[in-house]
Amino acid sequence: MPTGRRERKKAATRQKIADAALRLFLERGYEAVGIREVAAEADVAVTTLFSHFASKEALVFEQDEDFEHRLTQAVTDRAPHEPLLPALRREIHALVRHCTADGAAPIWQMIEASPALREYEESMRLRHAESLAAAIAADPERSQTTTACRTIARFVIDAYSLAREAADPEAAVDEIFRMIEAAWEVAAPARRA
Amino acid sequence: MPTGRRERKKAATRQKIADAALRLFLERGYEAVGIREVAAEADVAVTTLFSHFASKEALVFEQDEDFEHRLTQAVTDRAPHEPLLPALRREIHALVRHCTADGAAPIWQMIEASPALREYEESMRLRHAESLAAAIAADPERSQTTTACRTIARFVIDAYSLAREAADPEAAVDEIFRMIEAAWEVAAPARRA
DNA sequence: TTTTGAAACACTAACCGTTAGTGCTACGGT
DNA sequence: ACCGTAGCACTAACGGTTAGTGTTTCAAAA
Repeated sequence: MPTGRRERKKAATRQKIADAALRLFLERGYEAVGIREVAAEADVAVTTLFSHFASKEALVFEQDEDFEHRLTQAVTDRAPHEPLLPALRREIHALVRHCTADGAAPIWQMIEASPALREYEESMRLRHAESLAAAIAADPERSQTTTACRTIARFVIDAYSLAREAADPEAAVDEIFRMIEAAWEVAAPARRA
Repeated sequence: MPTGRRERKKAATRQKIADAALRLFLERGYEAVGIREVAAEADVAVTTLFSHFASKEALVFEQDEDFEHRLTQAVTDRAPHEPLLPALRREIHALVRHCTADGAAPIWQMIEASPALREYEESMRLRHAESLAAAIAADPERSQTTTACRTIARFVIDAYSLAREAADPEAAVDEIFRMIEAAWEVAAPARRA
């Protein structure tokens, strides 16, 4: 039921903070900008900033949850009887394309320049892999062990991470997914002749 | 030829710090112990502590470099003409067994209880995967692309990470390596009929 | 409508990991 | 015996983060 003014105000404040942060970070570099400056720029108190974002790094990965939802939805919302991996491959393709688009370049450049941000992204990926593993394990067509599901989920996240750094990201996705398909066949003794 | 007293003293100081840290961390919990306490317990200055360890988390993963060397050596020092993956599987088996041994249980329990330590370990694994990828890429018997080498390296590190958390770690290593072998076959079009 | 309670927001002050900046001391190589 | 380096120490600070406390704002129960 909550569609009140309060929620809208809260979302607006959150967005105002994220926008201010990204602007300052891109202007002067992530490490060179302090939390107190971001808060001042967004015209909120430091504690307010931290009630919207768990850490300084979280300011950069603001739409982290979208990423997670898209991955699990690629599994749960795919057409009936469509095999798992092609659906995931399509989604990873889209995500990689999105990240390597021209507009996003400065942001990813900033991330790769900061060890703190790289580390944070790594631990995000762990969470995403766990969510994906849960979605795969809940799939009705599966015939895999828990370990196999978690393994495939990790491999898929690895594909995203590795492809982004490759010279030809799109080709890398395909190359890695060929390997993942082979691994999946071995783990899935059923279905297909 | 550095075998002098200075080196011995330095190593001793380092060990003294690591021991003091581990003792305090296990006694009272990682987060509950401050750097200043560790330094006091080891009877060194805080700056000295940080000249031996890059961060608080590094105190816990003291022998991180051993791990890395063992992995790359498993690739470079294997018997001539021995296939790559069985050698790696053997090494991962040994490492997992080492981590799940009874004596190490409290340490890993502490690590899993601390988000900071988990995050640190994740970024360590990235480094290890890169080293391993370099070793694999340098292998004379290879016929793989750079992407394939990096991919397999990640998968191997994933195997270590996933197996440790599985109910039956040793069986999990075998299960995951069956999947990795399949992925490797696809990536290696040469050798074998 | 009025009351009520939760939640957003603010401010101060601190905690904690980490890093200059500086200098002393001890050791290995020449 | 001397010199240069590197280990070690101390003080002070910086920057992210949180506790404590209080105020305003709004949604829903009464």
